[in-house]
Amino acid sequence: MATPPTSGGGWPAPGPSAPSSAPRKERSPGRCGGSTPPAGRSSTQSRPGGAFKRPTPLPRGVPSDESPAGVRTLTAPDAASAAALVTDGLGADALVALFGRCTVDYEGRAASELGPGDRHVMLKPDGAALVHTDEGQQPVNWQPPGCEHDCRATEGATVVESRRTSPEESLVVRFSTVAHAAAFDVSDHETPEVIGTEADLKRRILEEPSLVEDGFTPLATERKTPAGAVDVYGEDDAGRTVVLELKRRRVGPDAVGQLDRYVGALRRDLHADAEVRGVLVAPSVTGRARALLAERGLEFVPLTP
Amino acid sequence: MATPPTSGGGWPAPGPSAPSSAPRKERSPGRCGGSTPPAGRSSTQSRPGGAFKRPTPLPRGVPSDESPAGVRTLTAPDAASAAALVTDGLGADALVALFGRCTVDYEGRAASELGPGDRHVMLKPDGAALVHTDEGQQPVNWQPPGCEHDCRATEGATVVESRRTSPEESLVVRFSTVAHAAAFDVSDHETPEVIGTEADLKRRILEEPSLVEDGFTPLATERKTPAGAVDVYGEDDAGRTVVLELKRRRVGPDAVGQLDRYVGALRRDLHADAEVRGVLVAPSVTGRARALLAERGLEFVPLTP
DNA sequence: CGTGCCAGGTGCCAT
DNA sequence: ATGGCACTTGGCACG
Repeated sequence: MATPPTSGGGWPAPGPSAPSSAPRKERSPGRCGGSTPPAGRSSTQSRPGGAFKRPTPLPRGVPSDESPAGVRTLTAPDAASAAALVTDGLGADALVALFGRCTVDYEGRAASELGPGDRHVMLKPDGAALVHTDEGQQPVNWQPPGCEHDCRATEGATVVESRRTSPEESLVVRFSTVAHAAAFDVSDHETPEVIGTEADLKRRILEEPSLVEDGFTPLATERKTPAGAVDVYGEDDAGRTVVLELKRRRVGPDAVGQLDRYVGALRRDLHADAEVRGVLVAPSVTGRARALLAERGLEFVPLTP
Repeated sequence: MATPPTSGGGWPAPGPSAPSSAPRKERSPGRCGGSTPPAGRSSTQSRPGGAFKRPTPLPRGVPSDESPAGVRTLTAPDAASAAALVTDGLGADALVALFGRCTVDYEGRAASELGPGDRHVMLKPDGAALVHTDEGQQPVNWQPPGCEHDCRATEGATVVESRRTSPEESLVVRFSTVAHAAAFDVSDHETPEVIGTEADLKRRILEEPSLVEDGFTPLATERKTPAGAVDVYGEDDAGRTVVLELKRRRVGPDAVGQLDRYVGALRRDLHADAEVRGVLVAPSVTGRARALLAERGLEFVPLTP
């Protein structure tokens, strides 16, 4: 076997060859720098200023087409080289990707086996592991954040193991061949702003209660009941208690059940003479849900976030 | 800018430079299997036979360290080269991965924006798109299978767009810098066999009904009611109707609501003199669920898949 | 295609 | 840690 070609200069070892990555939760403790760069995004690929993850800076003498922006790559490596790249990458808090022919074994809350096939494996520095095939949005196997990744070469195979406790779970990926391995130095401090959630719907209703009904007055959100917290709690123009259950999309019977539990709990908790109305607020309801609403004497108001 | 280095031999063009990937759905069309498996589950599921995806075989003459197992790679490419690799890869039904600094915009069922950061983007030949950061099991942004991917170089940026209809949704990833791009020729015809599902629990109960209760006799599975299909339907040694709702793990109030709806529907549908018992079968229940069970006169049997 | 429901659901936040 | 619930939930099976 020829020495596998390697591109990229690689990072300095974070320690004396850290045996593996420890699960990190803390995220850039003192992240001061403006998370929204106002202007002047760097057009070149050199990262400006501080590399946070990397304990020491990249050897800058290396031309940028060999070690650009913290990427290390191996093509068709032997098992030992692949394992070394993975271990080094994880030790440096890089995001590691492997592609090749492998088998996958999982044991934990359930158990599963997966025969040989070409898959893409991603190992994250926070302990998450993902095994993707060419199909589907969901990984065919995975491990949640908080695991410890370990990679070693065993009898010509590159073996990745991600393990966690409580619950005890283990994922083992055995590569007979690694076609490609890469370690990416990631920095991402942005969180996406999502529009159109249930929280947005709630906000809209609180700003303009008449959207639900003329004369409706919200009194509290997340009001506690023995059956759980009510989305919006208020009263109508006749002084009757009104419970709103909000959904951002078309709902089925489960949401009606939820609302019904809250209404029942409040009817028991409030004075016997208190009338309690339950109102489901959502874009639309299914047939079965509508029937259930009628059966339980509940109401529906169509509203879209 | 120097010509970006490329490793790997590349595939034969699937056509005259296919403009982009068309969403493929077909996957093992005749996936049948009865809803009430009396016995004899298929133990193996390895798909025999041919490579479906690739129209023509790989050029096998290429040395394995340059074009190993269908991998094409670019490190620090300019926008045009990156876009070309992505387009070619998708056209050849490859799994494409991009890593670099990008922004992400989504609009569809909801909407979201994500500022600049280093992310890993995966484009699958079935139309799925995934944007991963260094944290979390879940992608920070995504698009389900069935989309059409499109990649082009615009003003020095590499722009990926994944679009679908019904519902109309679009995901746009704008790379200011692509640190690494790769196209993987995937072949995977295995489906993992998972142990410990609700189906396993059902099988166990049908084989040994006394696990639920001495004298219990299953009569049907998935029996239809106006409120939905009941997991297991049967009768006890006194001839009373028994409805089982099965859960593979500890359950909350939602499962009790489900069972309660089935029991209510059957009480209305059967002769007025018919007694109907509802039994929740699961490893355990939460406190609120237990209270709800008592309130509705339902029962619980602890059982683990 | 909509309806209903399971999932190794995951993630977030409360107690 | 457990609990209750939202999620661009995804995925499958069925009418």
